[in-house]
Amino acid sequence: MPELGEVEWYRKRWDPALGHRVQAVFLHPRCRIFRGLDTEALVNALDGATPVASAARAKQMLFEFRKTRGTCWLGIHLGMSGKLRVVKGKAFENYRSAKHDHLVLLQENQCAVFTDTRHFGRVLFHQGKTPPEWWTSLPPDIVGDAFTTEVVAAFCRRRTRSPLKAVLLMQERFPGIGNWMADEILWRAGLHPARHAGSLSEAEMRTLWKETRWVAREALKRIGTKWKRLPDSWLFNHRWAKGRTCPKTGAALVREKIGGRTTCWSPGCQPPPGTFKKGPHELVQGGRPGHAAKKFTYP
DNA sequence: TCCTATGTTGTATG
DNA sequence: ACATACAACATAGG
Repeated sequence: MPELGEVEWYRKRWDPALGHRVQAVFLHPRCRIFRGLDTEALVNALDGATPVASAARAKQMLFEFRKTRGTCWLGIHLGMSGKLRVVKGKAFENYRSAKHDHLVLLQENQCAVFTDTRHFGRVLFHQGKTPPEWWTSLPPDIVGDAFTTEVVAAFCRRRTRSPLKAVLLMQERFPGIGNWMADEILWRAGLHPARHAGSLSEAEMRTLWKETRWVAREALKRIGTKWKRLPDSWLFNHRWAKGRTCPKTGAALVREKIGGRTTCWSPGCQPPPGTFKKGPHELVQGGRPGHAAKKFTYP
């Protein structure tokens, strides 16, 4: 589930672990989530250390650990099915490692657990006084000042032949955006996910930027802080539903693979490439506005 | 049994 | 070289 807001929410789930010394570390060293890292060094560094701070950016989390002898940094990416939780109770006596609990930090009266059924998640690790390069080199946050409409426009001009859906999923420019957020953004922007980035007008690029920023901010607010159910006015609550209909038009939503991912879009709101919007539910194919050719209406 | 899944990456292709 | 497409990864659930 984890995209921008969910990652922030999962980060906070480890808050109860902050300030408490790690008494032991348990992990599944052969699990794919540890690919490319020295799990023995990880255990040695975390054992006896205290998590003192955490942060989330994009889909990445960072936990800072302190020991009398030095600082280390634990990075966690949740992949597709990763979750963090703290299990209260008398340490390991009350806690039996579940099948996919791949990293367990044992503390005095609780365990901090990273679980991931599909193993697409990833653990990163770094020792040193300053945060690691993989953290500091993350692209500018969507909700920050550096994410301007010019940044989005420049990127669209670069990825001219990529469908918008694929463009929004490019983490190098849209850090933290995932499948549902991309669909939500395009739906709100009134842009068809198969439109090529290079086909956007200045106004459309600005709209794309605006809606990207809005959805990211709202997701952080509504999911990152409390994980409240999103309003039914969002596409989110309808996109997987059976007999799904657009909350704006009431018309049936379309699901198809675009940009390599299952995509949900609304025919009445998002004119396909080569069409333009005429009325609320009516699209005209071909040509430019004013040069209408064939006319058809979606269900 | 077959299909799906809120992600990333390595490799093939244009 | 550069951009884009897609299979592969591993598991569970409908």
